[in-house]
Amino acid sequence: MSDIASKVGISRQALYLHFPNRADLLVAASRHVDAENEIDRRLVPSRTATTGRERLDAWIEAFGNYIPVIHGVASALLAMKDTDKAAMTAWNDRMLAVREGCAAAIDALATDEELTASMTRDEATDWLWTLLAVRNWEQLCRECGWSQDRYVEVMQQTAARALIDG
Amino acid sequence: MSDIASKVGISRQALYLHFPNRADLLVAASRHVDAENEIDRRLVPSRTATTGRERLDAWIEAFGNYIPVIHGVASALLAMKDTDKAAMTAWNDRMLAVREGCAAAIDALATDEELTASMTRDEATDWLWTLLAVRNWEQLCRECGWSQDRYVEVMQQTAARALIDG
DNA sequence: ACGTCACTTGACACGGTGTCAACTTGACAC
DNA sequence: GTGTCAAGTTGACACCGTGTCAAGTGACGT
Repeated sequence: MSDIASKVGISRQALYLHFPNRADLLVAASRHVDAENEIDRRLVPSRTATTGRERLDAWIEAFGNYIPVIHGVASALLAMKDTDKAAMTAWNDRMLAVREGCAAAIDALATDEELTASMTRDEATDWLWTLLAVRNWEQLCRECGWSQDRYVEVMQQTAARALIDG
Repeated sequence: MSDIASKVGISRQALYLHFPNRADLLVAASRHVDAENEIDRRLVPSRTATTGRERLDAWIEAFGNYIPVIHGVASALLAMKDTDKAAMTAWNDRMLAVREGCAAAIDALATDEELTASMTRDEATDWLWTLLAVRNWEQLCRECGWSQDRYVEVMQQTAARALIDG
């Protein structure tokens, strides 16, 4: 909090006049990042895709490319999640929205009768949601040194192969 | 630390006579869990597998079923990783060993000429390593309510489909 | 001139990690 | 018996970060 305050150029206490606690500040920051980065515009290709496969690819591309944008605030929130209850529920709310995106892609696949017979819709949604976790992006792009483009490519490809039979 | 001490029945300070700090205690605990659970025995099927595919399945089964065993201490270490440097390197060391296991499975696939043409060995290793992350197990088995067996099944299946062409 | 609003300084409680000093207790050697 | 050693005890303290509180300041509109 003091780091942020001094960066902003106000006192630590002034920060508490605006945000009741660290978790709320982080949540507000993440919502701000969403607004600044036109989250809705990014999702247009995913929503307007005609086939299930296109929708899956578009969703992975949209969300995959959004991760680096929110990564800073996301990982701060993620780190608090284990100890702070408020951070935990805030993060869960945000991630539930991501799950919705995954569910929509899976539903599109199912409508096209392309969804693998080996998983239920819920399972496929859970799996895709997990694959696209921020921590996984972190591991591949930060620790393993993958480029952002390669990350998106591989995620698209492996998701398609895992979720579509044949 | 006080929680642990009182659970053990000694004073908090006595804990510091045995372990210099929290990170070291957690690392020692994880090594102890390894020893108690005959980690090597669990890996025999993986090492003696004859085909690449068998090796992949055996590795995923062995490690996947080991995650719940170390989950407690692992997630404690994981939580410290972001702030504590000692915990960070300790955890990285442990995870590098896991990566070795993934690399061995990928190599076995490559030897059988079964590894997908769309990823390098390193990429495939990174991908599998990431898929099998503790946090992913946590999400699927704890948050999403998957059973342990189903988790292993789905991981085996999706890994095989992503990593093997055709 | 007055109130109000945003902000300041400075203090403090609380919880957790890690450190330190001084004391006790039991086992063993001689 | 006495000395010694290891392992543990109590009790205190420093440091850091979050969150709270009180009192003061300075600019602004009316």
